[in-house]
Amino acid sequence: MSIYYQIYESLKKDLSNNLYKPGEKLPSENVLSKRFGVNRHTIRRSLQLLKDEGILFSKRGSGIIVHDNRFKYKIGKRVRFSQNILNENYVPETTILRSEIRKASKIEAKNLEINSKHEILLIETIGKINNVPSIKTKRIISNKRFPDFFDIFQKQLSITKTLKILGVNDFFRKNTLVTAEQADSIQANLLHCKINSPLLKTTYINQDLNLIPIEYSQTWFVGERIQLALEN
Amino acid sequence: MSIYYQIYESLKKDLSNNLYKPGEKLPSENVLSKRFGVNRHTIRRSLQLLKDEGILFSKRGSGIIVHDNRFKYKIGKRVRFSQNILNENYVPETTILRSEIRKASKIEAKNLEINSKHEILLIETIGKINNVPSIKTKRIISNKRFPDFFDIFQKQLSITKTLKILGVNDFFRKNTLVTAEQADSIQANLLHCKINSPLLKTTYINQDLNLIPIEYSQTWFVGERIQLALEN
DNA sequence: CTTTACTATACAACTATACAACTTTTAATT
DNA sequence: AATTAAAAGTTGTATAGTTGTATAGTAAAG
Repeated sequence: MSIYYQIYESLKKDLSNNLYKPGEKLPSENVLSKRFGVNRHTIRRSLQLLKDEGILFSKRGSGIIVHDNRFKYKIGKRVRFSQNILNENYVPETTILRSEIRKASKIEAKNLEINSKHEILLIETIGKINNVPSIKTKRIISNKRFPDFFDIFQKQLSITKTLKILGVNDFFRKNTLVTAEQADSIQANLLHCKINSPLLKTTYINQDLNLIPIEYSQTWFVGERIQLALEN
Repeated sequence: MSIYYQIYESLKKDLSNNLYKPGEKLPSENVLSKRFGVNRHTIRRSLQLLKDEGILFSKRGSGIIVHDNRFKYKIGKRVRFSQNILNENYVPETTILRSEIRKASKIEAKNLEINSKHEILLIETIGKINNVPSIKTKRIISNKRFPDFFDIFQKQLSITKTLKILGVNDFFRKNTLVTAEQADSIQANLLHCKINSPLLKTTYINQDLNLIPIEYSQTWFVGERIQLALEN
């Protein structure tokens, strides 16, 4: 087998072992050619294969960069799961894990600005991108304000559509908090990632045009596949 | 007598007369074929005989290189690459293939007697004798104990000198293990030998006067050109 | 008739070298 | 501290030269 192909395989192995991480630079062509004991053009040929596969791309004068295939999930004033994904020509899907109606906790009541005696609706969903589960969301919604929410959501599988039916034509983020967590075994299983894989966790409130909170929610994103793009 | 054999004898005579010196290139096949007034394939046949004898080695795209016969590499209590070669009136040279800082593997930590959480410095080098690459070494050194090792080594290109600068005036072998391996295509290219050529592999630990391990390393020698001389 | 030695030609794979275009780093200057 | 200029380093491109390999053909020897 030709040398350039073997080097290609060697580099591909390093890439899959995460020796070179998405967004980072590879060693320069000169360094690589010395490492493998071949001419620079031979290295270039190996690299070309990886560029053709979309794994690498190069910038003249700068270097060779590992392509970041992570989905860019936009977080701005209006965050819409399905629309976010459709905009990038991917296929979204939402499945419901569970729902529950119970009394609000103190924090939930505070964030939804409701009385803590009131009941809330809890919905947990998994969001899939091109059939790969990558997003888990836990929503808290006032059951007093939206008693039919779950019935409608179950059919629509969309927060935006459900709220529209309930007369809320627009809503937007009051705030968003981003933290990092490690996946436990249950989450890892749900999100098709490894145990201890880093997860991005967002905690946020969506409110309507009258600034009244609609939902107090938390969303976990698989860090290996999704990056959050914050907008202003 | 056939033409190719006469050319072979003529070339062999030139080689023994040191007309072409170890590490240097022969004239290209095209030049030789014109010189002898024969087709290139005839020259190739003559050269093949010399390659089979291990006297010549060819590198596609580069040329045909003169090799030397077996070098006696001494392995005793103190093994010093450059000194070993200088003692036999040959010219040593060291080039760096790559370096890497990462966490120690279990075996590395055990052999260096360090905590497996500590970071190690990995250095891969090629050792040349009279300009012929014949020795490849992979070293593992505690990055915690010698944080500046690579910077110094990069300039000195000598373990002995680097350690002296770092305050280690002497070091010696704790043990040496010798095994045999076959060259894969990448190693073959680096070491100017054929694929599947036998390599002598030594695995060893160098320690300081206080018996504390300094490096846990492995060295590959091209079996066709180097023989190990064990001393006590 | 088959084998061997040699020629002829063509192309693929790899090296060597040089320079252009561009970016990043370094140093000097203000 | 900020700006600017020079230097060094990176990828892109072009050209020529080298060995490896495949195919086809010719001539001589057994």
